[in-house]
Amino acid sequence: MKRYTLGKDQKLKSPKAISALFRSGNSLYKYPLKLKWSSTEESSKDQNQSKFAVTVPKRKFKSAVKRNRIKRLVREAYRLNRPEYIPNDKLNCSLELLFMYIADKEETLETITKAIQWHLQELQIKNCNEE
RNA sequence: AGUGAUAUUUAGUUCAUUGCUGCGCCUCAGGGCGGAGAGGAAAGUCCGGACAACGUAGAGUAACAUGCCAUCUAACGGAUGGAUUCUGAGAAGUCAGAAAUCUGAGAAGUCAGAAAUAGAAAGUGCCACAGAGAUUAGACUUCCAUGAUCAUUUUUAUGAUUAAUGGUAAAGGUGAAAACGUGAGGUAAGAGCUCACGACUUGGUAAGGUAACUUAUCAUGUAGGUAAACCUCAUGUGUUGAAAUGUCACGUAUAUCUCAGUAUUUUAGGAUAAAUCACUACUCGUGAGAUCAAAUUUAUAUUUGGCUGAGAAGGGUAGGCAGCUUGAAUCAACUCGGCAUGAGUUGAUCUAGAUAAAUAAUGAACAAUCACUUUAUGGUGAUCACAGAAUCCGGCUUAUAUAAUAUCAUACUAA
RNA sequence: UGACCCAUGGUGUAAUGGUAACACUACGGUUUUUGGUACCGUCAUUCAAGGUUCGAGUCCUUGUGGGUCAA
Repeated sequence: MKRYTLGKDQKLKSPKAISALFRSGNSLYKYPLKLKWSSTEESSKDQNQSKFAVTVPKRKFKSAVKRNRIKRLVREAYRLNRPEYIPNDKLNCSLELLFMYIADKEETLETITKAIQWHLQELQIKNCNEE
């Protein structure tokens, strides 16, 4: 049985990695989310993992409650769909993902889930297919 | 009874599945079990503290804050109560009017509300426009005296006129504001010029009150507003804030450039001076403060290195732990004090601690409110605010659905 | 987390507590055969609310929005 977990080790925290991702990362877009991602090759296949982060602009959402709500929705959608598309044992490399919420208003969980599924499907197709 | 405004209180509950962050226990190291997990404002960052680091040799000035009194408090610009002033309400009695149970005025007392409420009688500044005059006030029209001219004839008079000289602040008019109010005396006309009553300022005395202050009385005087203009007086404030601070680990460049200083004297100990630094804005004052070597030159001196200090441009790291949540803590009982806020003692309890930052998602049921519908129990649908801890407390300010309570206003209905 | 600053026509800036000014843009008009130039005119709840004052863009308080700095 698959486990839909999302712990601390799956979060992208390092400021260096995030700034590098902004500087030189591939990008995808589907309303209401924009995805920045990059891949690095690990020495052994067991260390392959995906890390992710979410940002919501303060300029568009003044209230901290709304920003927290959107971040939680995106995180929930990612948590429920990650094992379907990019589980750790099927990865050929390590992934770093950054979801940016672009829309101006708060969306429902369904539309966010659809966007996440689309993004993850694109990633699954690519999935370091140069190897 | 409804509606609206203001203030205060309240700030949904339960279950299932899947997850997140600490803590405790177990473990075959994959994990498992148990229990905990955002607010009344966590917000704004407007005040006051705790705590921490640095400094402590002070004095004066500056800057900032506060400003009726008492109490509470760790403290406060906060709270509670009181004093004073102002505003409003109401209208028994009173006065005025009148179309006669109507209208208006209104002292004290009553009720409600507001006050950055020390000083404008220490000094300086400002008061546009209008107005004669806006602060050692002022003379435009009036009023009055004198002079001049004219007329009359009662010729020591009367009347009129005035680019003259003076007096006046009563009347007019301007303005937000015109320097005590009313009445009488007085005067050429007038004026607190004088008097009576009243109002207020300052000082003294007496009584009441913890005090602010109130009442009475004596003397003194009549003074525009503005301190949320400068300012004066009193009181207070050392500076910086968890990115504080300590500690462990990793890593780099004891490098580079610019500027200033490295002095004098004494046998010696030492003394003076000294770039600069500290007392955190300035001055005085006090304290700290490197003070060596080599080369060239007759010497003064110059150069180089070292050392001290200031700055520039760079390099590296940006991880862990502590600080961190047991605290002016919460709840209950008793005692003390009081107008009120409170204080003490005893007992019980532990109630978030994250760090690219957890506290959630989905579904169901109940409760509350609203709308529609039904004879009715009920049914269907919708709504459920403001808002998210970041070292911790006490306040203030602002936001806030539904419901409850209190006060005020009131269309309509009923009596 | 802490400290601080700003807000005036569409834009950029002024204004001792006393009639909100200037430049550019936009719009309308005059001049011109037409266009440009030139000239004339129009466009302001001084961020919001409250207070002090006879009188606030200015002074004070609270809020709203925007921005800056601190290892």
